[in-house]
Amino acid sequence: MIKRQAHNNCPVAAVAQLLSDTWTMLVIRDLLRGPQRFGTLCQSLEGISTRTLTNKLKRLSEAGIVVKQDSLYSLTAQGRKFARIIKAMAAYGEQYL
Amino acid sequence: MIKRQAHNNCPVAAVAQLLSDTWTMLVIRDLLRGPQRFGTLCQSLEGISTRTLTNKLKRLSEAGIVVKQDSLYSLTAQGRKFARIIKAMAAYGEQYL
DNA sequence: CAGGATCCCGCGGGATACTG
DNA sequence: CAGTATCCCGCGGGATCCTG
Repeated sequence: MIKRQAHNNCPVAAVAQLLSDTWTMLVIRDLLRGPQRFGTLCQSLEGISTRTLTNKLKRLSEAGIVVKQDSLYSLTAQGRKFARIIKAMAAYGEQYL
Repeated sequence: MIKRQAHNNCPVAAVAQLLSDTWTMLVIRDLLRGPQRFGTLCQSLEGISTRTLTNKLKRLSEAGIVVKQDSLYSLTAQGRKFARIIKAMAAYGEQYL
């Protein structure tokens, strides 16, 4: 379970901390398409190593964002709420980057 | 100017790449309050080093998100569009973290 | 196919001291 | 006050090989 450590309970900081690496956000993006197997994710996330993917999925599971069932990873209800963030990012990226 | 390198033109990946570090998002969050001086930012971003803050501001300037004028950093019009992302993050963080 | 185990490298980033 | 310059450490993360 993620802790709000630094930055005194700022919710933005809490999310920032969760997303402050190269891959986490992209894993969520791909899981928004639906449940995925490890290997499928590994392909759609071109360039990620198995080691890293394992770590990200583990961390997201601990955060209550992802669940695994029968070799299939999906977003929890909570995780699906990430769609708003991803969409905002997509909109920004499309317009400016 | 940020490049869409890996992950074939995915706008989410582009933004993710911009935000994939500990501080960038928080710098933007603080600048959404209005123009700030270096020292002020350094305080509100508790724990950041001057070295790091310099780097983040430089990178955000190059990305067209921040401008400096008379020792005052502000968001560009483009940068202010980040508010949507930050708000989505804040909403998520408040609810789940 | 789904990962765990090792090895190793780069760089994000803190601490500290210094300059215009 | 607004940075710049060094030095240095940790860890994110790739490559490769191994296992159930």
